Amino acid sequence: MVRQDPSAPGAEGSEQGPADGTLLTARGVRSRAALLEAARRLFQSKGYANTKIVDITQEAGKALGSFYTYFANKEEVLEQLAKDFKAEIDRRLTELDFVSGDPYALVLELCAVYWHSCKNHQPELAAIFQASMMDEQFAVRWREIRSDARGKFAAQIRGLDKAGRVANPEPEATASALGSMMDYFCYVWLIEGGEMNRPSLSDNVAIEAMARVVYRTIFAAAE
Amino acid sequence: MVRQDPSAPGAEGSEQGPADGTLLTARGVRSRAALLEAARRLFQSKGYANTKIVDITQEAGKALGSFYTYFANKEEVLEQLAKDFKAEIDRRLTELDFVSGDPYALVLELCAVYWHSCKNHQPELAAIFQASMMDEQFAVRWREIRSDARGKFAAQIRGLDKAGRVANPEPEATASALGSMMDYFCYVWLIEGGEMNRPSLSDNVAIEAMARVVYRTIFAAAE
Amino acid sequence: MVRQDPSAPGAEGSEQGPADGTLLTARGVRSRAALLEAARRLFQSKGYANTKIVDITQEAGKALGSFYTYFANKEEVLEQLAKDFKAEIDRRLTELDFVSGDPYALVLELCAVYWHSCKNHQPELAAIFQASMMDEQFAVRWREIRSDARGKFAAQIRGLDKAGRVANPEPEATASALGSMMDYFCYVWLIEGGEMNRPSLSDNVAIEAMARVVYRTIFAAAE
Amino acid sequence: MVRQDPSAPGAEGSEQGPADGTLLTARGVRSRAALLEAARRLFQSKGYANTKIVDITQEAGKALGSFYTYFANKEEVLEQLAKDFKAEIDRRLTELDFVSGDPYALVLELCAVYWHSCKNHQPELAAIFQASMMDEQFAVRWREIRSDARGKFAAQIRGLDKAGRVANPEPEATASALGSMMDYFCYVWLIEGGEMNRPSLSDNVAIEAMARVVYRTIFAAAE
DNA sequence: GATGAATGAGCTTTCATTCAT
DNA sequence: CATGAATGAAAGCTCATTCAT
Repeated sequence: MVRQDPSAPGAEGSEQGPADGTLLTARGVRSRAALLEAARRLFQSKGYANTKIVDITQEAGKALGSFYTYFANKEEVLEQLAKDFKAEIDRRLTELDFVSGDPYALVLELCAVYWHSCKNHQPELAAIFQASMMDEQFAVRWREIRSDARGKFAAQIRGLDKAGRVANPEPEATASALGSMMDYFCYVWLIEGGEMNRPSLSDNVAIEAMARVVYRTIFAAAE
Repeated sequence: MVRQDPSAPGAEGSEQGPADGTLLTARGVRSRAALLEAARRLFQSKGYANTKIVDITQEAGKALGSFYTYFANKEEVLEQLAKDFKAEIDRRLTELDFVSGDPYALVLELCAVYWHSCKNHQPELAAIFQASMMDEQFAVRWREIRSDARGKFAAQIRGLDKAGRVANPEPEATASALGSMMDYFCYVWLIEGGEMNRPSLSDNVAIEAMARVVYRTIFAAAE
Repeated sequence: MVRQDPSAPGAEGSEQGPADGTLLTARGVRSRAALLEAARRLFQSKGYANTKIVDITQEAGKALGSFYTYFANKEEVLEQLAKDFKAEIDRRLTELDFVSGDPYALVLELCAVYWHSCKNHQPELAAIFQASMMDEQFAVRWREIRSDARGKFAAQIRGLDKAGRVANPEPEATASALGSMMDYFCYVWLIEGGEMNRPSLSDNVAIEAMARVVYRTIFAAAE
Repeated sequence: MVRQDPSAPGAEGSEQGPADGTLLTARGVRSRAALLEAARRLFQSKGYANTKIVDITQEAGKALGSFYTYFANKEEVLEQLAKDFKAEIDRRLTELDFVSGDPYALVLELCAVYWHSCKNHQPELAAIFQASMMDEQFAVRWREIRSDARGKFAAQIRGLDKAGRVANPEPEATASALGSMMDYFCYVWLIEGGEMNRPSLSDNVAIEAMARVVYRTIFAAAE
């Protein structure tokens, strides 16, 4: 069985002030959160590149100028959202114990965590993907975000390799392949609307499809 | 061993005229090709979204207005390039015989074809990925392009499944996962500059990493 | 004697906001009016077609972009001005009582109203005429604007016809002829600069010339 | 009864060469005529301002460059067409004898000549009207063209005035009013598509409507 | 003469960012 | 803090005119 959707999304945990680091008033906190939420909604519905600053403020019911009270530009909004996204993935991955226990159950768990993290953060996923393709700065950041997960995969593979249970001459390349699969598979089904003639997938089917690929690649060869 | 890079890239095979379907003169053919080549170079170096029409004409050593002699807008340029890209992949995939012979050799061949097609068409790969994330029209087109490859994977899986050699309850989901892996893996290593601390991969390492994942997912489980 | 020029021209009565229907601030109202006034001046001096957006903003002492805060394009400006123009003519025509009283006095009054309305709205007259010749949309609108006046003429003629006082087998055609005369006569003398060797006409001479034609066509035949 | 449509339209009578005055070869004559005819068709269907040079050459089945073999620009095309138009009107008006005979028959004849001249030259009428509103140069030319007709009206009125048969204190103003009526009435019904709810008029109805206005204004008052 | 590609000035429109109220 | 008008740099696209073939 696949673990059910864990927790909430949200623009929580970001009560820093404007550019200068000033603390915000209660009203300011509310405005900032409204803008972040509006941006999330739009990043998902219209895409990051197609979202204008004025769209965000309109969606948030604020004046255009208010945007600049809290953010220097659109990039900063995404940076903030991405930070929260990364934090959630990191936290959840840490909770997993990769070595002990039934390997397939572990892989399934891992895929479930990733799938649900992405589902909780669809706007962030969409925006990061898009931004990483238009802006070198975000390409770097996105590489950083995913590098942790890649590292865990690689370490796991290396461990099994040393134990003589599976041949993977290039653990990092394989880890990158598996990570790419997970990243883009989630993007395709959660953001882009699926493949031709199949617009969506149930959570379980999606998670199991990913898990199957990961498990067989890493463990099944050993059997 | 992995087959070596087969053939040429290029903006060949597109001698249609301007929007109206007029035939081009020899001079026109040259100019059009120069613009396509310039666009390719820029799509790769600066990205699709960051490439302006004037950049293309400058890079091609033409006047701004000349662009519109051949294309209605930037989308049309990409459409043309994408068409050539898809044609190459399709042609090469058709040449492969999926069923007979050593399965791993076949998978390796398949991955090699895909990798080299992408390597020959890095600008197209970059531009299509980017455009598909900003423009619904291109998202659809890109889905169409990749659906062939997905279909072939799924059919293969279904065949083995019926033969009782492997359990894959959702062939399309698995096919999508493998396809996503290949698409994004190629993008990451050929366009984006690899993962952190590892900017590039040799052709063979890359192809074998993909092949390992595909082969183990589809065939190895049967052994 | 002919009634003297009644009231003011102007871009009054148009405090709607930008495209979306937002209400304007006091500053916004001022800017919008400045742009409308600038457009009026230029429509008259250089003509509608020859007036560029940047001319309007320059004339108004605004930045180019400010234009689009208030209007979607030049057509919208003219539409606004035309609306005011039509409103004035309509209002004044309504005040006239066509049936009772001395017929010639009435006709004179009518022509005076039309002449002065056009004189108060020279830029609108110029622009509408020009736009109606380049843009089907404005041709339709202009037809609508003048149809009221035509209808009044026709009704009047029909009334006299029934009373057996004048033979006008095609009241609408006659009304159209009289209306055409008034429209283009006003255009020629107020906008185009008159006929050869006679650049202008006093108000009274102009009004009486029109009135003579109308009166004799409709009423004089009956005597 | 109204005289029937007299003669042919056409771009005849314009065998001058290119700008420099060189004589044209037979082939050249044909090309030039084809371009003029194409321009006429387009001036009527799309309007003068909306007709591009390339439209003309395309419509004529010629290459873009060929246009400049025969004309310096679009204005020159219109000038040529206008010349032919004016020549026809002048010729026909000369044939009329204004003084002798039944006044109403004469006026009817006059209006018929004007109506049919315009009908034979709809493209020219459309283009001249439009051009006169965008281009001071054509405004002047158009004033010249119509001044002859105005002069004849005025002379006629003055003649009757001296004879004490009608009071027209400002013959030129009245002549201008009648001329304006005829010009714009023809434009409205032959080019613009009539008034609201009445897209067209039979020749006789149109001619009689004009004649009625002219006759009553000039002669009827005397009775 | 005929052809159609090449050119670039000219105009429109968008939108991030600033700033006075 | 909130507001929304003001700004102008960037693009995109059009089209008259030139010119090499």
